[in-house]
Amino acid sequence: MLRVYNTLTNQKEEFKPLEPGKVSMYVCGVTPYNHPHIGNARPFVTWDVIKRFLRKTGYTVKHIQNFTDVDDKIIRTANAEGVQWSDIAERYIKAYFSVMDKLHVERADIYPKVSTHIADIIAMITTLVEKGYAYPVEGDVYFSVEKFEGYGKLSGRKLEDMQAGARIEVDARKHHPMDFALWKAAKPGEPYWESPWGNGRPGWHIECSTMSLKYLGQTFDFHGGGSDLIFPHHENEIAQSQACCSDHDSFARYWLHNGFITINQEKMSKSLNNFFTVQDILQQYPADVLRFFIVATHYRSPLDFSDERLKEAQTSLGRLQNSLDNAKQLQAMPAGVASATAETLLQKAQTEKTGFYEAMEDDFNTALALSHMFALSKEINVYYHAVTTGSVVYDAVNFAGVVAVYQEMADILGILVPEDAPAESADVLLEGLMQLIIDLRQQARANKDWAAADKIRDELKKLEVVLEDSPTGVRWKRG
RNA sequence: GGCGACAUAGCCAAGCGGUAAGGCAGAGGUCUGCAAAACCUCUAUUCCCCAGUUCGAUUCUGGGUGUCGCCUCCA
Repeated sequence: MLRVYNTLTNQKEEFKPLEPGKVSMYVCGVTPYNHPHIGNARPFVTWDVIKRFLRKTGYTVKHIQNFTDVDDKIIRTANAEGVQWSDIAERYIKAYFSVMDKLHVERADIYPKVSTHIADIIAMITTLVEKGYAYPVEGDVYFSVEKFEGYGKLSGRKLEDMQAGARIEVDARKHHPMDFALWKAAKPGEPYWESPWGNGRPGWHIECSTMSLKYLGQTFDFHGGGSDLIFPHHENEIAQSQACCSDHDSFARYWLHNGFITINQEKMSKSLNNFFTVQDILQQYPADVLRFFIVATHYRSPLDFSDERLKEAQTSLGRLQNSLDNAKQLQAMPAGVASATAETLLQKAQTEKTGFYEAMEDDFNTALALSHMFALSKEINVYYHAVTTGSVVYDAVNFAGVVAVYQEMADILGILVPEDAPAESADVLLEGLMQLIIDLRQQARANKDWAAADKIRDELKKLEVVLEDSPTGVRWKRG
C-alpha cells in the first residue's frame, strides 16, 4: 500500500488513483531565464524517482510539466542582453534538457509553454470573470480571494492573518490586498497578446491551472513542486481551478512538496546568489553522484549542499558500483552448478527487495530504501569474496536472480546507470571540448594574440551553426 | 507579527510507543609479495532541555531553547 504525505491534509494518506492502474501528475517546471541550479534539480530528480517507482509497481504514468516562458525575469534578462525574450526562453529550455538528460531524468509526456497556451488562458480567465471570481481593472484582471471560500486551505493560512503580515505595498485598485493578477496589462517594451481586457500577458499562477486542466482534466492525482510554491502559487492554483470548475473537490488530489537544497543551512536561490549550477557540478562529479546525493535524503527534508557532502556521496555510490562490478565479474565466469549458498543469497535479496519496496511505499523513503540496497551490496560482496577465494562454487542461475534484484533497485533510484549512453557521452565530450576551445581563446586574448583569438572565434561560430541542429542538445556557450 | 517544519554518534541520515537502519570518517583484524579492493569486528546505556501521559517515550502531550522555510520572485 502506497502512502504519501499530502500537504493539503498535512498527513500521510493512502494513495488511491483516480483511475485504477493510472497516475496523472503535474509538476511545476522552471522559468527558463538562467541555467538550472542544483536546487532546481531536486524536484525533478525526486519526481523522476516517484515516476519510476509508480511505473515499476504497475501504474501507467502521465506526466505534465510546464515551462513558464513568459515572465518578468525572462523579459528583464532579454532586455539586458538586447535579445528577444523568446531567445532567452529557448536557450534556457535547452539548458534545462541538457542537464536533466545527464541526470537521467526521464522526459515528461508534455512540456506545455505559456506562450503557446495564451488562448486557453484567456478562455479560463473569461470564465472566472463571468462567474464573478475575477474582475478587470484598467487592463489588469485580478482574482478575488474573498469570493473563493477556502482560500488558504493548502498553506493553512487565514485571509486575516495574511493581511496582517502582508509585506508588499497594497495596490488600491484591488478589492482585497491578497487578490492576485490573472492578466497583466502590457507595459512598454514587453511582449503582449490581445485579450478582451486589452493587450497584455498572463499572470504567473493561471498557467498551471489552465495547462493541468487542458492535459489532465478537472481532477488528477499528483501535483508537485518545491515547498516554496505552496504559497502563493499552489494556493492560487487551487482557487482558480476550483472556482472555474465550480467544484471544491476538483483539481489535484495529492500535493507533494520537496524540501530545499541549502548552502550553509541557508536556502539556495538565485536571488541570494548562493547557487551552483548543475552543469558546473557535473564538470567535477559524475551525474550519478549528484543524483545519489539527492536521493540519499528523504525528499521532504532540507538537504545541505557542500563539496564534502558530494565527495561523501561519491564514496558511498562507489561502494554500490563496486558490488555491481563484482557481480558482473562473477557473471563473466563459466556457469557453475546450483549451490545452497547462492540460493540463500537469492532469498536474502528477495527480503531486501521487499524492504526496499516497503520503504518506497512509505512516502517514497529513498533514504531507507537505499539502506536495503547497501545490505544487498554487502551480501553480493561476501559471495564474491567466497567465490574468488574458492570456498564456494559459482552458481550462475541463482546469482542472476540476485543481480536482477540489485539492478532493479538501482533502476528505480536512477543510479548506477552506465555512463556510455551514446547521446550523453557525445554530449559531455563536446561540451568539454568546447570549454577547452573557449579557454584557449581566452588565453590567446590574454596574450593579445588577436589573430589566433579571431581564428578560434571563427571556428567556434562554425561549430555553433552545426550544433544548433545537433540532437545531442549541446549548445554554444559564450565564454 | 502570522503560519509551518526540523533538532538522533565526529559528520550525514532513517526510525516516530517496546528498548537506536544505513552511509562517510576513525580504530583493530583477515586476505595479499607490497598495495588497492573485498571481508570481519569495534565506534550513540541514548535520541536539544524541562515537566506530563504510559508498565514502557527518541517516538505522544504541554512548556522552553535553537535552526530553517513561507508570508515578495523562487524548485
